[in-house]
Formats: sequence, C-alpha cells, structure tokens
Amino acid sequence: MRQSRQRNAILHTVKGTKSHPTADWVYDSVRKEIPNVSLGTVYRNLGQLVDNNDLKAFNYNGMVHYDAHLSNHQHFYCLECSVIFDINLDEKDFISRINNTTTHIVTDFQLILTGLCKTCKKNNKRMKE
Amino acid sequence: MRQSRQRNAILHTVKGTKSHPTADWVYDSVRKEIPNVSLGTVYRNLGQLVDNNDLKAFNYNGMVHYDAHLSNHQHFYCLECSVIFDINLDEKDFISRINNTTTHIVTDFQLILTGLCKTCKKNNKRMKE
DNA sequence: TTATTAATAGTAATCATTATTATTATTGTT
DNA sequence: AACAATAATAATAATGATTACTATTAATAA
Repeated sequence: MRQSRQRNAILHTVKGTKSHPTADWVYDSVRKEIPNVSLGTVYRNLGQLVDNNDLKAFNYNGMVHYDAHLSNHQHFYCLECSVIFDINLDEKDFISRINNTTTHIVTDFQLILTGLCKTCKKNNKRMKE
Repeated sequence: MRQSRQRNAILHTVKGTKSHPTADWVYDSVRKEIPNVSLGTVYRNLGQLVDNNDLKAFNYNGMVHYDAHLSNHQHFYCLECSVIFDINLDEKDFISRINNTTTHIVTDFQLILTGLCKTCKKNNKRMKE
C-alpha cells in the first residue's frame, strides 16, 4: 500500500470526527482540502482502510457509516436529532450469553440501538412544561 | 386498502417461506403465478404490508429482507451457507439491561447475529476428520 | 532517474429502490 | 347490473449509493 495525499486526507477526516460519517460526507470534507478529489477515490480508499483495519464500517438505513474508533463498542441512533452515539457494551459477555440460548455458533453481531438521546430527552421535558 | 390478486400473491409468498426474502426474490416467486407482475408493484405492496403490520422488514448487507413471522424474535446469518435463521431473545429484558448501562433512552434495536449454523458446524467437523 | 505499477480523476455502469403516468380493476352506490 | 370514483396496476423513467473502467499521474524500489 503506497502513500497518497488523498488516502491520508480521507483517513484523517474520519479520525477527526465522531459523527460516524458516510462516504458522501467524507467526500465533501476532503474536497475542502483537495477540491478535485474523486468520489470513487473516497469509496476505494474507505474500503481499503477498512480491509486494512484502520477503520470500521457499519450499515445503517441502507448506508455505510465509517468509524475510526476501533475498540469494542456499539452504536445508538437518536430518532430525534439523528446523531449516532457510541455505547459501551461487553461484546464477549453478550455473545456468550446469546450462545447459551442457541445451538448455532454466534461469533459476531451487528447491533444498532435506537431511541432518544440524553439531550433530546431533556429538551422534550422542557417542551412539555 | 383494496383487494388485489397481486397483493394477495405477494403476502402469501412471504408467508409461505422462512427464508426472509428480498423484494427481488418475492418478485421472481410471484412471477411464476402472475408472469407480468411489475417489480414496482412488489416493492409498493411489500412497503404497504409492512406499514399495515402484515410483514416486518429488516436491513442486512444493504438489502431489505421481509418476514411474515411477526412475533418477538431476532435473526442469525450463517456466514457459511448464507441462511438466515430465527433466534429467540427476550427483547424487553435486553432493552432494560442496555438502559442500565447508558443515560440515553433505548426504545428499540436492530440486531443481526452472525456465525456458523448448526448444520455447517457439523459439516465443518466432518471435513476436518 | 528511471522503470514499474499503485493510485488517481473522470466518467460510465450497476444495483436496489422510488417516482411517474396512463390504464385497469375493485368497490361502494344507484 | 351499470356506473362512477379512485385505488392498484404495468411499464418505464429516475434516483441514490456504490462499483467498474480507463487513460493519466505519481510513489517507490532498484
């Protein structure tokens, strides 16, 4: 894998946000630095960076989201403000718990939690007062 | 909501399988009975049937899968044979457990388990002998 | 410094899905 | 049964995310 200005910019962009961006968001962001970067380059590099374990990817609502936060965690999507938050969950414990209830061998899982985030919960209360 | 031959065929098709089919699979299946059915009709009706709580839908690998099995359950995808199995999991218990570990309010979740199914596990053992 | 070839920009193609529209068929009402 | 009213359809075009293609550019090893 060679060095390239584009790949560095793409990786730094994802590392520099906690917003779990889509390819399109990364494209818009990288274009501010490299205006003629190609959308195909963004997709190709995001894919390679995931293969290379520099990024993680997950599907939500039919779109791929990227994440530079590599350690064991899950995601929570707020139905009010659409922000994706990180949630800490003991994956090993969860998997072993599941494996006690089934005869298949569960080795991995994709979990996305939904609901109302802390901030939106507060705002909702205020509105009702 | 009116009656139509197409909608009936679409609903019966999904009710008649445990394979958690995609729109395309349903289309191919319904075409055997109604050869000139339109793919748009299949998509529209699957959407309506979900809105009407006759079917449930979930995303996997960027594709929507439909399920006529409406009661509380989750899905397990076998990485070997690509079959999607049903898994029983106490949703309420799971949600309340999660809510003990976070300050957001979790009301729902999407979970897809992956691994090796019972059958593929057996076959794998045989191969290694 | 040059040859090799990975990576790029630009563009076309693909795949799942949704929208449009003129026609057909269902259903409630005479 | 005949008839409006309009929901549902087939056929097709359009969309949005992603992947593939290709000629050119640029990174690296010799």
